Amino acid sequence: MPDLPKPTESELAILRALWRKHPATVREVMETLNEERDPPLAYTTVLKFFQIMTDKGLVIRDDADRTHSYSPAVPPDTTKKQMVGDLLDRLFQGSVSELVLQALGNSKLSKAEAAEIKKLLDQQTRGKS
Amino acid sequence: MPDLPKPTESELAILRALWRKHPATVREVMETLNEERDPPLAYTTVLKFFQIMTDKGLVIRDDADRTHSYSPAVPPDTTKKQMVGDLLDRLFQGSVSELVLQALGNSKLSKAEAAEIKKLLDQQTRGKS
DNA sequence: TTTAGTCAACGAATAAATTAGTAGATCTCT
DNA sequence: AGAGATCTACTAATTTATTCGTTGACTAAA
Repeated sequence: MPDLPKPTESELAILRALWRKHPATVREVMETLNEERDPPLAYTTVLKFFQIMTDKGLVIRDDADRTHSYSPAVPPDTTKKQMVGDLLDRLFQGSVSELVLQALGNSKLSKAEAAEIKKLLDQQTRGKS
Repeated sequence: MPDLPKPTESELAILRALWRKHPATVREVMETLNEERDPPLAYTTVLKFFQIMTDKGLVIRDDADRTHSYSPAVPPDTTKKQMVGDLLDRLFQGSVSELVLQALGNSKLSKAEAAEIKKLLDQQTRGKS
């Protein structure tokens, strides 16, 4: 399992699209991205990113058909964990609680969300000092 | 209050050094950075970053003396909030609870840390549905 | 079977970020 | 005052990331 490189900003945008729907073609992803973009990206630009990401191992290409289709190489949580861990090191010296407090700081959570977080906290500190 | 640009990776490293001690000189920060680096950065490289960051408004220069000294333009929490918010949008569609659950997912917190987080959760959901 | 459309590969232009050399000013020590 | 050290400004090289035009292959339709 060689760890994958951290995706760049553009690469992450493509991964997000693939997380929502995959496998997907270059054109499909291009259209998804361009719904939220101005100016739009050219088809070949998106294709180029797929080629780079395939080389880096971030996505997997199915080239059975002439129109290739792509899927994320790892599940969303793996990438999220990696990126959260990265921010954790860079910004909070690895202190999870500091990150969590910062994230909660300017947020309004529902009671349900708060309850879910508390449940996880209880599970994790069970039997701990 | 014009919002500040998001610091690049290198700029963030410099901010981290300034958060620990400021005001600080180019040489001081260079030495701090190079304790954790191989190969080391040249003096002029660090100086350049300070010039760029001064232009961007990320740091404030005191040029009263010949040897200038620098301080962060905003407190650490402001930058942290900005960067956490950025990751939140890019990776979690703005869902704070998803980010928090992800961060907590692979962590071992002390009971004290868990308690502190729960306290904040209680404060925030007081009177909410 | 020409024509119009779609596709992937390639190459390259541009932009952003990182890195450091050189020069000229100023300071310190003798 | 002169030598050596240190400092900032300026310039530029390098690397990494983003962007897209062109080309040649394949496909479907006229």
